[in-house]
This record gives sequence, structure tokens and C-alpha cells, in this order.
Amino acid sequence: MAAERQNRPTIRQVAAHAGVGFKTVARVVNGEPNVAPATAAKVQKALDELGYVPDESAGSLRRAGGRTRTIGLTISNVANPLAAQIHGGVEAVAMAHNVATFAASLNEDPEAELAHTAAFLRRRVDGLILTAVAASQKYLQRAVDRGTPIVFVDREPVDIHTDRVVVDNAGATKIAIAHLARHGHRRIAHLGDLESIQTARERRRGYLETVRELELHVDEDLLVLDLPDELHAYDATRRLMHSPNPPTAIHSAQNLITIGVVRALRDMGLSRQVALVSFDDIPLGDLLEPAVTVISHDLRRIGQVAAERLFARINGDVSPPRKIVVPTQLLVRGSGEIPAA
Amino acid sequence: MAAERQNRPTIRQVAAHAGVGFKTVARVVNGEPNVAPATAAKVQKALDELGYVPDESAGSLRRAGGRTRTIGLTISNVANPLAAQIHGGVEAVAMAHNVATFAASLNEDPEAELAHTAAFLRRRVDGLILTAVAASQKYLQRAVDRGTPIVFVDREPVDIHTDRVVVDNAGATKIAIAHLARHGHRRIAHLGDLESIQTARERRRGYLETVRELELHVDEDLLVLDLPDELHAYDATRRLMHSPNPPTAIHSAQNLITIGVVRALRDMGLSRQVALVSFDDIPLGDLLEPAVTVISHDLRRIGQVAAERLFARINGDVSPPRKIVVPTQLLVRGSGEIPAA
DNA sequence: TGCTACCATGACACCTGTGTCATGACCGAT
DNA sequence: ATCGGTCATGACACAGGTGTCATGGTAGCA
Repeated sequence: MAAERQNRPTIRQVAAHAGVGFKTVARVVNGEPNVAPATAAKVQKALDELGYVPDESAGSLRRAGGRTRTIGLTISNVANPLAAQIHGGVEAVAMAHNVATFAASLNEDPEAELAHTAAFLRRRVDGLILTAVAASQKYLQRAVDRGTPIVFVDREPVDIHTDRVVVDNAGATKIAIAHLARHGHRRIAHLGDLESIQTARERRRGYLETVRELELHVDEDLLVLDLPDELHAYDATRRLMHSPNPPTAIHSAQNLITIGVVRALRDMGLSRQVALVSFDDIPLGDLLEPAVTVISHDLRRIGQVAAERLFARINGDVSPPRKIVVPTQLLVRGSGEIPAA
Repeated sequence: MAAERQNRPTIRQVAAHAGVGFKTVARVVNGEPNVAPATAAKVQKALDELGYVPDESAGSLRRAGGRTRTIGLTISNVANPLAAQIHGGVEAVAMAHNVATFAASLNEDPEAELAHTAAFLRRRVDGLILTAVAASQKYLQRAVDRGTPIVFVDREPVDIHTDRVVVDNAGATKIAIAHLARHGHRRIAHLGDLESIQTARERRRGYLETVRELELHVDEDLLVLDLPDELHAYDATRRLMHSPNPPTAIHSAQNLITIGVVRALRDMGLSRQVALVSFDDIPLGDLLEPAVTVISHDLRRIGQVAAERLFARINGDVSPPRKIVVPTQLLVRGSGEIPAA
């Protein structure tokens, strides 16, 4: 007795079952006016009996404006805690608008960016929230011209002028370095993320400008860039501290780098000697010993604000593209207040 | 000079531009055979000039099997690091199959489960990967009968018989408790998650059975259930340790609960006196002092396995529903090896 | 040269809804 | 009784693709 794969009923089958025209069924399903109560009841009964489930995509084919009630989201990685917070913020707003969210991870791969945005566009999403990974986002201009709004999050896009929600990376780095300098540090190292990432370049710029402004020790060895992951950060830290003229403080410019630095300092027994300020908060950063002083930013809020901007555009806002800067915060916890030897 | 919102060209417009029938364009777009090279070149030129982007949903309307190349995923919360790992695993497999993923958070809300699955079904997803939150999943039987495969992750569903990917919660808890007993503990507390969650009940069962089997101290006060979040776990731990007869070891049965326990023990200066084993790994758990001994499970793998199962079903696998148990691992790090006073 | 097979191509029905419009019933007003 | 207006309903084109089939041209082969 193989479970017969009963097919999903169409609106016409429901209509036949209820003995009405299919347009009347559509009226009941969508709550449109001008249906006699008796007819509505009859239709409702047929609806329940057959278990009708309308087909959204077939509907949006003809619907005015062609809204699909979906949006696309690309972030560095859905499993990355920081990126996941952006996702959470976007999702909350999308859910409130009764819109479903496609999520995709990029893993810093420019080709993934192209592939995923193309896939979203083929699905006729109502809008996109993107993290720019490729060298240029010019290829999205056509989509924008055709009416698909785009909001960029976390990083500034290149060759395209749309809304974006970012933090002041250079400015916040300046605060971090100044904080270390205030505790007497003159030799401050900067461990940076991949230079292909716009925010990494901004943070580097903030570091270099502050070093110059405050007349701190300038030393090429103190500037370590292009660290792709935690492990490289770990190794770099060990090398740095073993060098003839090691820094007395470290600015680690991304969450995974910070974790590598923390592990290295710990393994070398230097956690309480070398000051550390992290750009990006890290999980349980306040429970480590010493607790890690960080530049924190509300990523959930970035997601929320971006989504709100996107829905404003979807609903017809044609004001000039806006750059929204979400504030950062220096969380003083201990590691950043270790004085210079 | 308002930027004229140029509309997306349809396949017929491309055909007219190339001077061929629209079916020929479809052939080129989909790489179907039987197109003369010269014609193909002509069509390709029109495609490029107009920037044609096919409409996936319109296509799947008529396509054999009606595949939409989308799947739906519900997890506790996209911003929860553990759930996000499941998401990552699912996404990787889906991407390999060239399928887009709708992700939605439930936040333990049964109504959200109903709402999101209904929305996914209206969008005609090819399959669902769900975390059961509602008291019964019977309402999904119809969808399964109609050919939408469903794989449950993390928790066993109720009133429905489908594939599921889980861990042996009771068994792993048994290992955790036995581990503590081996270090001399007889008064072991169990701090559990919401009782509405199936895995929480299983973990509680594992605790109680092991306490009985090993003839450990039985005390109602040692069993703290229904903790909804970190804060309640924190308070519960403080109360527990202030009670006249406090435990010498704690089993915290979920990641957020563990964090609350760690904070409480730390604030009370008991981190090095009271043994602790956590169900679920926590971020940086190995960097805390003492490092936290945990029952760890590979959540990314759960997501991967579930997605592979789902795609097997989508591709016609009609074997009986399977229950796949992903192994757990006791990671010995320090906190679980503190001996009984 | 005549016939068949296959290739290239287009015509057209179809998928499942939405949007528009025509139709007939009924109602109060004249 | 006649008329304009509103309401309930259904007929039907249409959205943008896919699937099927018919048609004409041509290459292979006797």
C-alpha cells in the first residue's frame, strides 16, 4: 500500500471541489472583498478538506510590482559568530515585514560573491544586503538600475553608489591606539587582517595615522598585515615577541586574530605583561584572565539598520544613497590597561 | 534626467532582438543541444547586450518535478554560535547542489515554527531541515505525503516519522556524570535547559539514570531544571553553592547555562574547587582558567549529514526513515578533573 | 535520384496564480 | 415599470518560463 503521492491541489481543483469559479477561491484565499458569506464558507470548507497551499512564486509572477517577498543576504560566513549577529539583525526585520531571507556565505571568495548575487537575482529577490568581497561591485549597477535595491554592510563597496552601513574603522582604531598610548606604551604592534578587506585597510590606516600623530615608535616590524586566520596570528605573535625589540602592547585588528594573539601570549606566559586591545569583541572576552579590552560594535544593529534601509528602498524611498555609521565602543576590561614596562 | 527604470528583458524580448524564436533562446540559455553555432552566437550577443537574467521561479513553475532549487532551514537562532554551525554545514552541502537556503530562527517559539514552515511550503521548497520546537510535528505529515522531504536536526520530532540527525544526549550525559564520579564526586548537580526541549529531557534522564546506577547522592536540590538563559543559570548556581549542602561538582547541560555557571563560580572564587563538565562546547572554553571540560559534538557535521540525507530524499531515495546519531566526545581540559574535596 | 533519418527551429499548450472586465442579480429611486 | 448603481461571480488574458510536437532542410545511403 504505497502511500500515494497525492498532489498538491491547485486553485482550480479547489474551485471545482467547491463548485465555484477559481477566481472566487482566490478572493477567499487573499481576503478580497465581494464574496457572499455562504460562498466563502463553502470555499473555506473545500480549502480545508483539500489542504490547499498557495504557490507564492506563481503568484508573484503576475502580482503588481512582481514582489517575491524574499531578500538575499551574503555575509562572510553564517557560522562566524560576528557575521551571524548581522544575520540575526537582518532576519528580525525581514520577519517583521513577512519576508523570507536567503543567506549565503562568501568566505572571502570573490567568485562566491558573483555566484550568489547572480543566483539571488535569478530568484528575483526584492532586495540585497551584501558584504563586499570582490574588488569591484560595478557588476551590480545593472541590477540597481533595474530596481533591485542593495544595501552594503560592514564594508564599503567599490564602483557603486548605494546605501551602506558601516563603522568608523579608522576612527575606532585611533581610539584603541590612543588608549594604549595613554598607558605609557610607545612600541605598539598592529596585527591586521587580509589587506584585500576594506575594513582591514582602514584599520591599518587608523593605526599608522595615530602612530604618527602621537609620535609613537615607528618600526616596520611592528606592522604585521595580511594574517588570514587564527593560526597565522598565533605564529606572528610568537615571532614578534621573540624579536630583538618586541612591542610592549599589541593592537589585534580582528576577532580571530585576537584569539590567536591571546593563545600565543598565554603560551609564552606574557598575558599579564603585554597590553592588548582588540578590534572586534570576542566571545567570553570578559571571562579570560586578564579580560580582553576591545573595540566593540553592535553587529546585530548593523543588520537591523541595513534591513530597515533596504525595506525603505523597496517601499519606494528614492532619496540619495546614505552612508550610515554605527557607533563603536571601547570596552575597558583589563588587558588594555597593562602599563608599559 | 530621472534614471529610467529599464525593465528586465524577457526571453521573448531577447528572441526578438536576436531575430529568432524564443524557444531557441531558451535552448542557448540552458545549454540544450541542437542549436547551430552561428545561431548560438547571435543569441549570445543579444543575451549580453540586453543583460538577460532568467527568472528561476517562473521556470520551476513548469519544470518537471517543479523543483525550485531551494530548501528551508529552521534553527533555534541564526545568531546562536552552535546553531550557526549547523547552518554552516547545511549551507555547504546546499551550495554544492546549487540550491539556495532559506534560514529562519525559531527562538523556541512554537508559533514561529508553524509560521516559517508554512511560509517555506508556500514557496515550494524542495525540502526542509527543521529543529522541532512545537509539541507535535503532526501538522507536517501532509507536506511529507505530498513529497516534500523533511529531516529533523538536533531534536527528535513528535508524531511524525522522518529522517533525523541527533546525538545520544542521555548516553553522553552518562559519560559526563561517570567522569565526575571517577574523580571522587558523589554530590553532582545537574543544571538543565527548558524542559519543553526534548534534548533537555534526555539529558536529565541520562543524569538521573547514572546517579541511580552509580549510587551517587540523590538530592532533589541538586536537580535544577527549566533554566531559560545564562542569567538564570548564574543565579541558580549561586543559590546552589550557598545551600547548606552544596554539590562538589556540576553538570551544566547546555552551552549558555555553562557560561552562567562559569561566571557564578568565578565570582564566588570557586572555579578551582568545584568540578564542572559542560554539555556543549563553549567558545574559548579551552582558554578559561581552569579550561572547561565539555561534551562536544560536531554541529557542522550534523548540518552536513542532514543536508546530505535531504538531498538523497529529494533525488528519489524512498528507503525507510533513518535516525542518524552523530558521535559525541568528552574533551578533558581541567574543570572536570578537579577532585572532590 | 529518391528515400530516410536527423538536425535546427519555431509554434503552441501548459504551469499556477493575479488583474481586468463582462455579466447578471438585486436594490432603491424615479 | 424603468433605470442607474452596487454586489457577487466567473471568463479570460497574462506573467515568464518549460515541454512537446510539427515542419522544413539537408546529409547519408541505396
